[in-house]
Amino acid sequence: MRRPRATIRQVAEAAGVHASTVSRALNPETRTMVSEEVVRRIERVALDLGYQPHGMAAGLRRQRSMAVGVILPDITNPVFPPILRGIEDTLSSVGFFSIVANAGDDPERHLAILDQMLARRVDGLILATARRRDAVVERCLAEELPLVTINRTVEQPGVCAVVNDDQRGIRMAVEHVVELGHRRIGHLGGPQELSTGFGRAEGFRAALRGAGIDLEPRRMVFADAYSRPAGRIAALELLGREPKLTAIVAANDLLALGAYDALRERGLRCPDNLSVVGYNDMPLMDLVDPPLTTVRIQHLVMGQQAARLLLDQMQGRSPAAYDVVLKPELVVRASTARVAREAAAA
Amino acid sequence: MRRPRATIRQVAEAAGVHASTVSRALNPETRTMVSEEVVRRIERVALDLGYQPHGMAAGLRRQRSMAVGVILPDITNPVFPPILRGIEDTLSSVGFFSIVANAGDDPERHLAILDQMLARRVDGLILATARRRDAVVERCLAEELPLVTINRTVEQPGVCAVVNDDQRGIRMAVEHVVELGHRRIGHLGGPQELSTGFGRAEGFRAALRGAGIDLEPRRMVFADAYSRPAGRIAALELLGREPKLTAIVAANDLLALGAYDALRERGLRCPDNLSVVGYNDMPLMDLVDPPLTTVRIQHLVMGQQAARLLLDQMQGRSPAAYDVVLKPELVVRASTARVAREAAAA
DNA sequence: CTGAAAGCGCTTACAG
DNA sequence: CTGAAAGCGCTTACAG
Repeated sequence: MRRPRATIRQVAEAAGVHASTVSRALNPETRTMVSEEVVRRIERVALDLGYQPHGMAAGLRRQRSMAVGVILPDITNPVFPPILRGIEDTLSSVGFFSIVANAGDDPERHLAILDQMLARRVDGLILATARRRDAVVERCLAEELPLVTINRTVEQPGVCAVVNDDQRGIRMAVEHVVELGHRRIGHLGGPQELSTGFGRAEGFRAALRGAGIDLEPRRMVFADAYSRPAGRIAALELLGREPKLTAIVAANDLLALGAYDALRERGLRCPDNLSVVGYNDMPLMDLVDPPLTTVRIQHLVMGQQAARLLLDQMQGRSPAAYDVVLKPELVVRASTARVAREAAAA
Repeated sequence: MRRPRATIRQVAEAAGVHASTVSRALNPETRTMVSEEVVRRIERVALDLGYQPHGMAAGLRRQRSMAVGVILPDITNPVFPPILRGIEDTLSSVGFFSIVANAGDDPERHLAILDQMLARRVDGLILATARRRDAVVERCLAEELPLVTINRTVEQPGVCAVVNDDQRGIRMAVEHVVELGHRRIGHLGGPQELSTGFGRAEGFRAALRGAGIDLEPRRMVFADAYSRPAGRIAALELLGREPKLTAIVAANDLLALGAYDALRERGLRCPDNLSVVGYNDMPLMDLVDPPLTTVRIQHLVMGQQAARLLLDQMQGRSPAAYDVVLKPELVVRASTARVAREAAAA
């Protein structure tokens, strides 16, 4: 049916050499082994014939697939597309490709997906789903599969990660509302099994301390998931517990949007009655109503760095495990405002 | 370094049979060739050893890679994640995986990417970047590579597509604003090289005719790209030409968001001064300010159907090319309102 | 019903 | 510097 592509043997015949010579001539690492003149001849023939090496055949022989697995909760969550873009861009520039799986939140399924990835003989894995203790991570470590976690950190030692400086990010958020006069500040936290949820909650506590504000545990509520519905439910809980809150620092934009929903239901207005700050600065956050004040993280760069880190590992270039920690940036928009005088006095 | 996975030979030895028998026993299509008892024995051994067939080795032998290429403009555009999700879900359920490329808008680059896909020996291609006349499509046809276009249609005959009924969708949008009393309605159109931009403009003309409104060509403006900045520029042009417009039907949500930007710049308010309707109902369109009235298309289903269509073709199950046409749905939110009395009279 | 052989398209020790 | 051979892990005519 389909016109087959030229093989290395055809190139060899056309150039009057053996296939192994073609292989050497076309591989930058072995090119020096063959005489310049022959290299030139082979290159010309290869071009004429439109020869493209068959990556999978090469992979079979070399025992590397040139594939890396990317496991994420759900590509439909707007945080991930730019991350994925960064990954794909840097991977494809060096001949690797990625196989992405939408794994959801169920740890059982994560393992099943890891199995599929292993069956495909991926050369490495980028994990955006890691929990603080994670079975997938354990298996990868046992199998000695190169691994980097993204936006997540893991308790097991020896795992590379690219993350944000969440302590700093949350501190910027808290300091921002404190400067606006807020003192009764709540935290709409993320799932505590996730390093981000955990770390941001820690950051919140530390930031309050830094601002000289007493920590009221009932002002911290944790959502089950980083989703808008989970954010709504948790925000409702928070408002129920602490009606006098004047500001909410959310662990994530989606949670902040859920808080918007909750406020609307309660007949409250943001920022008039309550200031809200998000985390991530996903696409379109400048266009929601009100435009969300949030902490911007560098999604694209995260993806690029994760791919770099993984490539280093796969090529044995990384003697010791290390993390890349990215710096966040506060983006002030219209969801935060100076605290109302009566609220401040109350 | 890495513990290698079990091979078919190891399974064969452990089961006391030849590798070819293992191969037959484990493949549903050839299983009947081997005695039930042997099948059972082999299956047990395979399970014990954690045997997973090496897909690429099998692919090499069978001359199919089990990979399909997906070329899209940019995964970062919120329309694509759900589409991609639909594709991946249905592909992975039958053992295929996808290689996605962010190709941007440059047709030159599209061809380069096609080359990479061919070098990887993809078994088929899903194209979300197709123009009405498209060089990539032509090459695929010439190479007899199975192909389906998504959300795009192509002039060349014999190409499967999954698209929306854009005529109907735009008609619903126009009828909606007409019912609200609008008569001076503009079209913020998409690029005319794209079938969607072209078809939606056609739909707009037809819908006006259907509503008995004269077509004023200066009320139609076409953006260079489906992007928010391009939408802003085109909307500014439209407002400049026709200051008395009371409604804008955009060819796409991103263009509608660009129109929001333009209105803000001109000191106009939506929907008070001007109603706006979008197209696509991307994620978060219920949260922008004002919540966007738009035409919902079934992104996830589009992806699923595209994958189905492609699988049919790759398995030679599709005698004649056919299109899948999805039905859109109008979602009324707050960006459209009854026309102001003085505007209607003017 | 099962086995032995050949081969998919490469790469890489091993000779020379 | 180049060639001949073996082999990566499979599948599939070909025998029996």
